[in-house]
Amino acid sequence: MKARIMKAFLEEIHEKSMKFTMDDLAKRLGISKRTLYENFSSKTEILDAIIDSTLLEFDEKTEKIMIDDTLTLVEKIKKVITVIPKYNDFYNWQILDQMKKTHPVQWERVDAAINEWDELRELIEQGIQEGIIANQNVELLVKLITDATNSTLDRKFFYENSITVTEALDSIVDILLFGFIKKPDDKIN
Amino acid sequence: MKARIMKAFLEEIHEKSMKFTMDDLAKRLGISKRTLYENFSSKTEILDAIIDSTLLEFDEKTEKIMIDDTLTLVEKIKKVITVIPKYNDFYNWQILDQMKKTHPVQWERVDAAINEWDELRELIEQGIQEGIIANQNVELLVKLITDATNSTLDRKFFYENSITVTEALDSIVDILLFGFIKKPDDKIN
DNA sequence: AGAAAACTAATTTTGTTTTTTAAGTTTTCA
DNA sequence: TGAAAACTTAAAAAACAAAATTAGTTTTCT
Repeated sequence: MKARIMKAFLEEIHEKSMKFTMDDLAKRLGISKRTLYENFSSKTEILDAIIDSTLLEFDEKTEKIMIDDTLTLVEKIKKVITVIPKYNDFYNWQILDQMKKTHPVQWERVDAAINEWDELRELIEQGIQEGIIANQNVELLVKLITDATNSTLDRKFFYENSITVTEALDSIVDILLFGFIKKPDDKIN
Repeated sequence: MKARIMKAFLEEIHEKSMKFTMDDLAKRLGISKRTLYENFSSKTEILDAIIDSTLLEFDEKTEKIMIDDTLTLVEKIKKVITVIPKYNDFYNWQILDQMKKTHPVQWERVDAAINEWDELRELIEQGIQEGIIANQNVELLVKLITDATNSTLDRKFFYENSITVTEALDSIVDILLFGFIKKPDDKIN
């Protein structure tokens, strides 16, 4: 039931962007508010549960990549950058902007998660030590990758250009890793 | 005199971020408000003049690169991305955010200039035709470059990490063009 | 002629009251 | 037992008024 509620919550967000009432939510679910409040004691609690769920999923997927010995460092970097959490509709500027005002505490959690990326920094530092990454400023490189990745939060652009987030991320990571200028000796991979 | 006023205007912005009075400005210049208003008929007019000046400079520098036949396409792309206008302190999120509220008309001009980049798109399209750029989505590539470039508007980051905007832009353009992963056969250029 | 100061009119800010909205609770009824 | 509707209350939004700021003008004085 909790999962059903969270799913409906996201559907409401998707349609009405954070501006929906608990009555709307109950109606969508075909349950009474009483039942709703038996599962979650507040609107904020549902939001927290959704954030927990997506961040946990993100961390788990990332961790799985980090400890996978069959992957090369470059493959790890590639995969870590392209991890997309399940409730991915949730992460876009319009909603985040609204959340900043209406639920600053949970916004801060999301914002921190989006902008701190320790595993990525770790991989980058390892890459520099191994000599496969030119010794640029680590902070700058991590910022560049983070910003480039977060540009997928601009859903308007992707909608207008009919690109999926997954496609875009794959392109972006490819450009960041190998550049958009072809070398004569580049191989197709 | 007009130039002196514009310079002082930028100094005020730099110190007090858009929240300064015309009295402040006159005092800084050591002139009377009367003289000030003999040169510019309003505060907004000064702001417009500054924006005109920086955008014109940007366009001129870009145009010069575009028509320079001694440059290769890759060199042109590199140079066009790293064009920085003179009054470059002016372009940072904090100020732009404030301008959005206090001078929405001029903010819109700046915002448009920052996000539309026809010359870059032109060069990219040429690059694809010449086969030196893998045929990614042009819109996406332009957006990626634009966003990466605009990340230098986050002056807080650069201040905290003691990087100059010029250095950062050089690094960023290098990564975008050739990637941050070293190839064994990479040459130093 | 131009700096300095005084002025005024408009805009912005601040504080207050009223109204509306919506979260969370309780009651009704099938 | 749980949906539906009615209720309460807190918080947000809207409306309004008062106060403070400040853009732009005029006057004074050197």
